[in-house]
Amino acid sequence: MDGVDKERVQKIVYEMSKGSKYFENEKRKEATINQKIEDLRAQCVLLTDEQISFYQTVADKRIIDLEASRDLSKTWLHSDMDAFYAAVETLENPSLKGKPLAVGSMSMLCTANYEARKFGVRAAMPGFIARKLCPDLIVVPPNFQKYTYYSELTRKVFSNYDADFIATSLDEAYVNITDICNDKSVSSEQIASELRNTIYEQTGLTCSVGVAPNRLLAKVCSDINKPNGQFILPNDYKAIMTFISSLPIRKVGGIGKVTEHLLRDVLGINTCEQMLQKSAYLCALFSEHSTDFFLSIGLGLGGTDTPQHKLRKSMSCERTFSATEDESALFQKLADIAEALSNDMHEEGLCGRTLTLKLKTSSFEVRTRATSLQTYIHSKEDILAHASKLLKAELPLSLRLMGLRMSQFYDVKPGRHDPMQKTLKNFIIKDASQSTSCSSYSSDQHLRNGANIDPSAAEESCLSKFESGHLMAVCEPEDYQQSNQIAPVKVCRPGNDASGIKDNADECVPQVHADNEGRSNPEESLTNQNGKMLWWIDDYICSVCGAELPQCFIEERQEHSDYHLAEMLQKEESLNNRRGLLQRERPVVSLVGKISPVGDVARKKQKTSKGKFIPIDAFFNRYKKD
DNA sequence: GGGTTGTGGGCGG
DNA sequence: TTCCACCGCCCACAACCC
Repeated sequence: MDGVDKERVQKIVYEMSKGSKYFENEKRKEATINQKIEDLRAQCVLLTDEQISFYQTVADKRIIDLEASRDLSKTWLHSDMDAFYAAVETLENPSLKGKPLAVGSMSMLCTANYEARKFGVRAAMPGFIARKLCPDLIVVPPNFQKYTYYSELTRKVFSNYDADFIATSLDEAYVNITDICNDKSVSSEQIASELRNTIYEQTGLTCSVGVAPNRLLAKVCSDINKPNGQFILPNDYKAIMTFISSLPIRKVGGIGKVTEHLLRDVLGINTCEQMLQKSAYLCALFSEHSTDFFLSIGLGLGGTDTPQHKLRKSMSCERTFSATEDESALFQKLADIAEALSNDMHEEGLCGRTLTLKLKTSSFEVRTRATSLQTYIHSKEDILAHASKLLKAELPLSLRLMGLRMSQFYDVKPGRHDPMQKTLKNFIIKDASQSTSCSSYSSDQHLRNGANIDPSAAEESCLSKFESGHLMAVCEPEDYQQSNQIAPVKVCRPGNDASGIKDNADECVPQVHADNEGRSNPEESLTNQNGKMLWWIDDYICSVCGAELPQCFIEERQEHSDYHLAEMLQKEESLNNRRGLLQRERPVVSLVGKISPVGDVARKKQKTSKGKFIPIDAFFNRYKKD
């Protein structure tokens, strides 16, 4: 920012930091990076002319391929709210207007308004240092409820321009304005102005906007005329290359402090254009993935298509506290973190099998210790039990932070198979050929004819249900499909009877429900462990646990339903196990499972196990043995 | 040799 | 007075296993 006395700021930050353990750790990290720079430089020196020529050929080919992927037909808009949290606080408390303001605490700031930034105060700066830089700084604690409210208002505006807009945080979003520009025959500049005005009208807050042919450039552009401004980069090759020619690499998302340092000090790269000039060296020194990223920056390429919704990969919770080596205190904190994580997982209906313990020692050294389990867990007790084992192995230790991360969730996404992970889909499709059958109508026919289940046929009959958002195979006799009648929903269970398929539909208790408007929705019916049905109250709230998931969250809903179903299956297995019924009373004929009336499940679920989950794998294997 | 797992670290917000 | 967060994603690399 203009007017910032950078030298003074640096001096104050240095004076307040030097000698601290944090500072010492920063120096240690810097030394590691410097060593890496030295190593890369040494590698460069060793490159022969032939090698450089070879890498140049590789790079040139890669550039041609990347260039061929260029798409100038799209127009993306990136919106970034100006000093969002601080602006919301000022909006709600006008007496703060014009005063230097930061949101956060004395230990860390989330953001600072533009008055505070003039003093060198910025986000991710400790409050006590900020106060030193700006003694009149007002620091207010964050209130995320408020920010979420205003964020929702902005998102309503974005959705008017692009129903599939991408929100990357509370205050940033990407909007594909290609269609609206075409439909209204207006320029992207007009759309940008209109969008900014609408956001101001709706929220009283200002935002900055960038428009470009791809998201990477749009984000760079939104930063150019901040605050309360906009910058339009036309969908024109020459304009893009001119823009890129002098653009510092640090302005590009994905290039952080370390990468900037590395590229500058090893290859003398400062601008995006120089990525292309040094392409042979990039190929020689970095991985294929990294090189592609660097070269695409040099070409001004970025994402142009709306990405598919991504499933969550992990969930974590961590807490910083005053450094301590008191073991009982550490285990108590670990229990608190385990509980918080368990609650979060429960809210999203997640079970995971890889648990990672993160530790930060009092000297700021970060360690992670992970364990992958045979079982999927989510309860506080289970998380804590495994986390405690990991922590015990590290003690004695003085810690200032602990965190827990859970990953490797159920994977029910079609086409993404983790061989270690038996998803319900895996089970029904793959295991059907061994001990169970899918109770679809077509499979019934196969079995009646005495034919083996062809896995591909099973897939055809069952998989389509998954692809369309179903959780479990759904009985849809042709009669129902053709007559628009409501099909009874039957839930497949692994072979629970030797008698084969029950083809009498009456024995399958129809699991049809009607919502509060009388509409039936068999597709989303499901029983839970208590025999209750799962459906979406008001097409929004899970009838089992009350979780709120709007209709558009198709995959989240599927995952959520899967969670309840898995819980049901596992608990039932646990119950059956205790009753000792499995081996003795349920001989299973190979290949033949049968439709399991859900009512039957419901009756059995009158007593549910409150114990630990049995691994879903164990559940399936048990039946396979038979 | 290729896949999985564990570990460390970069990045963005 | 206060003394550098939290979260989620990604990637690289090494060790290990089949």
